[in-house]
Amino acid sequence: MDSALLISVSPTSGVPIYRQLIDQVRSLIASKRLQPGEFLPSVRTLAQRLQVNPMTVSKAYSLLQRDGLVELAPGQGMRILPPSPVKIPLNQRRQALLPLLRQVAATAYQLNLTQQQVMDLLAPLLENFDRDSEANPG
Amino acid sequence: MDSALLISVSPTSGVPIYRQLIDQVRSLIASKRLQPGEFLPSVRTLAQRLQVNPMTVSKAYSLLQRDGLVELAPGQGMRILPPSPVKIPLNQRRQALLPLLRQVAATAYQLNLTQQQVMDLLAPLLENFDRDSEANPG
DNA sequence: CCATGCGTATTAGTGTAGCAATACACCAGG
DNA sequence: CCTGGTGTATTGCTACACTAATACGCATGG
Repeated sequence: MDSALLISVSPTSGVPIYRQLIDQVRSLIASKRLQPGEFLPSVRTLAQRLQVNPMTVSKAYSLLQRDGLVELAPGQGMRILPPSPVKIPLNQRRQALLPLLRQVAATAYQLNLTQQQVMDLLAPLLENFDRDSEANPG
Repeated sequence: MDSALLISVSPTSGVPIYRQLIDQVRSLIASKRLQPGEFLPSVRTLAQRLQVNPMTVSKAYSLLQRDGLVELAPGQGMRILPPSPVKIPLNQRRQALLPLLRQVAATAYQLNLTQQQVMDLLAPLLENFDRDSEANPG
């Protein structure tokens, strides 16, 4: 499959290109549309397809590598890694998510969305993961 | 009450000061610790207390005003506004929240947090609002 | 009126984020 | 070896984010 086709950028969005790339790859991985072992499109391929500078793509890839989402397979490209075993205590992981959730709460309040509406919106996005339980999807 | 005491900044956090201020005020309003009709601490007061430049505080206040969270009461200060009547259709409001929720999902996945864990974390943050059950479709 | 409190327009300085052009190091496969 | 594929270190440039110092307009209330 050509994962390059799953990625797009909007140069006018205000969000830096390299960050758009990162966010999309992260999201693709979280939603399992990119699976461990697969390769990201090559820097040059993606750069040409999106009409951006290769170094911009490279920057995005490097940061994904730094964050442990992909590894560099020399001469081959960037390979998706399986989710890390997570050595961090649960509480600390929760803390890490909290600022983002606060932002969600403030924004939801401003948009006058009810708790239920937010939950209903978030649930499908979280649906696929829960990899601890071997139970499974539909 | 002195709402200035509820606000703090970390100059070393990497997050711009004016943005820290905005986020905190938004959060304080969403959690009802700052209520409509109350005043934000004056620009100079807050600036001195936090040891930052008054213009930095003013910038934060102006943006909050632009976003309709506070209004300027000339000669008195910045007054907290009640949540706007929301003229935007429900679906559009949902769309506005979606990118943020995607980010939550990707991060949660990376942290290996289960759907339930995320929900449990988010629920208390959303708890207070649901201010009126306008059984009103978009 | 004047004193004192509001917020801010203006201007300017500093840093750096973001992107790009180049050349380079490395590896797989023939 | 060579060829064509990988990612990237280096350098430089530009735009803008961020903060700050100053002076100003305006409202309140004695």
